[in-house]
Amino acid sequence: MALTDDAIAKIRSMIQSGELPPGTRLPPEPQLAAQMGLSRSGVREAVKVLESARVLDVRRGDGTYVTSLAPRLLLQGLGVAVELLRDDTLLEVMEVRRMLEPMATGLAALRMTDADLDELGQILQDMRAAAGDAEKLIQFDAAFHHTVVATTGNETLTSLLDGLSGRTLRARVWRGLIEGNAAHQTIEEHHTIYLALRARDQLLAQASALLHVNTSEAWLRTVLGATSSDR
Amino acid sequence: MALTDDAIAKIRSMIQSGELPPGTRLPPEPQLAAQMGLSRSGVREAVKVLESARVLDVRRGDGTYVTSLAPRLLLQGLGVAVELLRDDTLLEVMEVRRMLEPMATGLAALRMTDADLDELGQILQDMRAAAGDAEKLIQFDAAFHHTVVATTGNETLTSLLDGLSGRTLRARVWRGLIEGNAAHQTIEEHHTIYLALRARDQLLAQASALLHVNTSEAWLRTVLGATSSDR
DNA sequence: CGCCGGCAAACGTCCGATGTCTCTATAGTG
DNA sequence: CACTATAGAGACATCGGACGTTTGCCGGCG
Repeated sequence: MALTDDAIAKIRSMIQSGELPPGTRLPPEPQLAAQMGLSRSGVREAVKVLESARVLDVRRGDGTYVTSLAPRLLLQGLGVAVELLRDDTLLEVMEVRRMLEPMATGLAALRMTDADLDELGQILQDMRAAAGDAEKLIQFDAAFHHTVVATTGNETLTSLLDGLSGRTLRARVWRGLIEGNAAHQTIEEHHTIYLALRARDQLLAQASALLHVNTSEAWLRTVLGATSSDR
Repeated sequence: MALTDDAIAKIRSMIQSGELPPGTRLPPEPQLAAQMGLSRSGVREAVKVLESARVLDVRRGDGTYVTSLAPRLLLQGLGVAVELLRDDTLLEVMEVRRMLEPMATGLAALRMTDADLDELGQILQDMRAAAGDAEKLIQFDAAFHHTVVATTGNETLTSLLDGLSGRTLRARVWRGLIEGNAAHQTIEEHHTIYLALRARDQLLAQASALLHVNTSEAWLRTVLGATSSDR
């Protein structure tokens, strides 16, 4: 189990050391294989792993390149990881969001531009119009929070929170919200956050975001409780 | 580029759907290949990717099994991702830690047991004894923060913060601290956090953790500034 | 009852061949 | 001269088979 993993480590360390800066093209697979002392098969496995981590970008017929290594890419894996977490750990994820999202929203209140606010207002309007359509609600909900956090200008923070709010997790919460006739109330929570942001009120934005996450957590608890008692 | 990626998606979705619960043994590679309609090579690449994500556990001579899917495993990849981030995004990571770590430390103040406090005290003592030895300081520093956050009982939170405080990042900060003769002061910051935790004072713990992260960030800025002006 | 050796199963690695896609340079055309 | 179509080379995608190594298990032996 050493050869392929060694290759992974070697390539990774070459990138980390700056020997292979973003955008660099790697040698062809056969040459890379010779260079690292293993067969082409092993190299392919190593490259595939790094490709799945968005560290390498393999272009068929062309070559293999080092990606930009932007946080948006490297932290993308967090999302798929969260999707695989078991139900009983989803509450842990919620607890993290409970800490992070209010802080991020508060920070956004300080950094948000008028254009950002207009975009948010539009999303809010879309959300209201989509009431009843679970699929769209989930989509606009994701867009709303993503937009808010993105205005902090911190791509790492944005990617992290995006990953923590995985699609499945979000879908479950909304399922609970809709079945519990709480969708309308939740949409209004977004409005409250919007108002706080528009007022550039950091503390208010923070508080309203916390309330919102808390609502989500409560409904997630309901959904999880219901499914576990189904057995 | 479809076959292997399809296989990855298939296996992942089988796990997510509960069809392959933690601990399950997958069919042998040749059989899995037939089942998914591709060669053994492709299956191996897919399995390797999921193994690197700590989703599968491949035991040579035995078989391939689904891991426990614990957050500690699945979120491990965050660490290697952070290690690959470019210098200019490390400040973004610090900003996230600035939000998350104080909250986590504050929470720890509420949940910490006497045994946890004793362990922390021991680490603090070790840290003081190691003054001057950068390697040990880094190690005890990591142990200190890990222990604090671990007492929250939130494994997801712990894994996340562990990943965000990658070894390389920590090493750089301590390099700055030592060269700037600020190591002693930083050790005392740990003591301050410890006292707040011992007093079960959430707000004080939160504040002292924020100060501490801020110090780290300042020294990271120094280190980054120095290296970039080296050119 | 416990230890030990051998067998079978499964993963690790390698090799060679063929398919398919991209990019590029080149020849041809208007 | 500029543009376009095309052929070729280069590179990844996939396959099939072979052989080595490790592990787990089971039966035999002391």
